[in-house]
Amino acid sequence: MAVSEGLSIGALAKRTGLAVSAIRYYETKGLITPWRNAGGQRRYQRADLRRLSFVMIAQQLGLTLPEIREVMAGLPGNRTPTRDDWTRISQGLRHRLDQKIATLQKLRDNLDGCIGCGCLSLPTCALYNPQDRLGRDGTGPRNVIASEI
Amino acid sequence: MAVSEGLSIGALAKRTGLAVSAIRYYETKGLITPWRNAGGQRRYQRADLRRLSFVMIAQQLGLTLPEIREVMAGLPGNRTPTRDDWTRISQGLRHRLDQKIATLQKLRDNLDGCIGCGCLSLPTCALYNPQDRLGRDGTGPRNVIASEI
DNA sequence: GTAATTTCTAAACCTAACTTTAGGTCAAGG
DNA sequence: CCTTGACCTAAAGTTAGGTTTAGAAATTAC
Repeated sequence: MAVSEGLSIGALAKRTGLAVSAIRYYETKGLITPWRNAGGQRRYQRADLRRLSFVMIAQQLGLTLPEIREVMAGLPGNRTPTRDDWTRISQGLRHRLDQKIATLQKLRDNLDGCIGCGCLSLPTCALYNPQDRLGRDGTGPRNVIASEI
Repeated sequence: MAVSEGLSIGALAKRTGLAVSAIRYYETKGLITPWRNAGGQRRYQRADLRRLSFVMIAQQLGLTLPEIREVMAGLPGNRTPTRDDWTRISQGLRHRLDQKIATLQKLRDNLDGCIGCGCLSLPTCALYNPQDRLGRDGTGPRNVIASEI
């Protein structure tokens, strides 16, 4: 099996630890685009190993498959991505990660004081806001509130 | 409407920001157990506001509903939980939160170096492991590996 | 007392991210 | 050549966490 023949889906699965069915599924989502051999079977480039790795990592960071697809759209289409290409698109992940950590740290700082207090009863408590909204500034009190519970 | 009559599901929904359907759903999962009035409608204690608040916060921390149920099983069943009760069970959340932050920080520390390197091709890279497994020790290298990609 | 809300149950539907199944084809080894 | 394992497609099933729908009963408001 010459390099030019590419990797089979089973080989890719073994190397990445993903299930064959998952790799096919990612294809339907536009995350990876193999070509077909004469018999109609999928064949993959070695660079696709890295694409799948990136997908797995991005998923751990909480990105959805459409989001991952968008991020990977920043890779060159006409040539194999270089290390610099990957580093470049991973900057976005790094940023997301920083934000996520900041959010959780804020949550931790609030947790002890908040759990027992009256603000737990109101949707205005900072702890209630979905993670996306936690970082934003808004008018009105977010954290300290409490009334008749 | 005297206090002894309890809160209707709609009132609870308004106070927590949850949908009525969600509150009923939580009941099927054992997270909250109202009583019924003469007409068969659900009635809730004021303390249930806090239960639901706790559910919402725990969800933001990534706990599943069964997990949340288990955590809340640490509350007293025979009396209204006190502030200390809530503080006590929130310690578990705090621990989870600390672990989650540590995991993400580790992920961040690895990200820049890892994205471009060969280890991205192998399932042994630390970045591949699901969050739950990231903290554990295991035999064999987790982080530094790289071969023929 | 009547109308408008709210609530009730049960069952169906929804999304994300996959897996499983069924029935058939392709490729590799002996 | 023949068998075995890998692969193919399409469709249905799975889990979590809910929402929606439908038709009926309870409650509230006037």
